[in-house]
Amino acid sequence: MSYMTRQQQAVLQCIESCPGGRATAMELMQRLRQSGQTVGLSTVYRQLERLVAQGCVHKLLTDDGACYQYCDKTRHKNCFLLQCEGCGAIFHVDCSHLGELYTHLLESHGFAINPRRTMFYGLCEKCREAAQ
Amino acid sequence: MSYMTRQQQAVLQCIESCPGGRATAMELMQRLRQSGQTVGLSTVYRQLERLVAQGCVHKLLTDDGACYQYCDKTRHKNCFLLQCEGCGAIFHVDCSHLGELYTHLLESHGFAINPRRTMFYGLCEKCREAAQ
DNA sequence: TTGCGTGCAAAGGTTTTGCATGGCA
DNA sequence: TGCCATGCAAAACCTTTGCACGCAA
Repeated sequence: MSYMTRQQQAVLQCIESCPGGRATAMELMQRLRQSGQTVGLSTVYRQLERLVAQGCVHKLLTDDGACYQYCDKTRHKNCFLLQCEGCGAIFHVDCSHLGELYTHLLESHGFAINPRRTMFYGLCEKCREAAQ
Repeated sequence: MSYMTRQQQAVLQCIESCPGGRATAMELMQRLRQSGQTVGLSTVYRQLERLVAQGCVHKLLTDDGACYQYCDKTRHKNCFLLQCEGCGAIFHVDCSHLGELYTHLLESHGFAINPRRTMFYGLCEKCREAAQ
C-alpha cells in the first residue's frame, strides 16, 4: 500500500465507520463535514477512485447511483458479497462452493472470473421472514 | 405477457438486433431513428422499464450508465450472465453448479438469491489468450 | 369521449473537469 | 521551488418528469 494522504485516510475511516461499512460519495462528504473537516465532493470522488483501485473499497453500482463498500483486504481476500434487496444490508461470505464454481467455469466454459466483482442479490433471512 | 404497443415491440426487436443483444438507451434511440422511426428517448426509457419488469430484458449497471441486454425468456429461464471485462461480450450460461451454490447459500447462510440479477465478471477465453 | 402512450423540453441528480490555491518535500 | 493534492464552481452526463398532443377503444 502506497502513501496515503490525510484525506484519503479520512475517507477510508469514514466508510468503515458507516453503517454496514458502506456509503455514497455524498453521504461521506456530509459525514466528514459534520465531524469538522472541510472536504470537497470532488476530493471524495478522487479518493474513492484510488481506494477502489487499491482494493480497500468495493464500488457497488445501484439504480440510485454508486455506493462504496469498505473491504478489509486482510480478512476478505477471497470472499464475495451478498446484498439484500430488502434491507440493503451487505454480507461478506467466504465459501468454498464459489471457488468450485469458478474452477468449473474456467475449465468447462473458458471463463476466468474476477472474484473482486462477484456480487449476489437476494433476500436475507430476516427479510424473508418479514415477507411471510 | 400483456399487450405490447408498436414502440414496445420496436424497442425489443431493436435490442435483439444489436451486437450481443445489448445496447444503451441512447444507442437504441439512434438505431430506431436511423431505421426511420420517430421515437423519443423518454419513450425508450419507459419501454425499457416495462421490458425489464416483464423479464424480456436485463438491466446491466456499468460505470458508464445502464445498458440493456436482450433475454429470451423461453431459452434462458434459469441462466446467469457472464460479462467479459476485456471485450464487453455477454455470455449466457446455464449451469447446474450455480443451482447448487444457491441451495447451499439458502441452507447454510439463510440467503435466498435472486437469480435474475446474478452476473459474473471476468475474462473470456479469447481475451485471456490475447492478454498472454 | 376517455384513457393511455408518445415526443419534446425542462428538470433532477450524480459524477467529472478546470482552475487557482495551498501544503509538503 | 516544484509537484501534487485540494476545494469550489461549472460543466457534462444520464435519467426522470411535466405536459400537451394524438391515436385507439
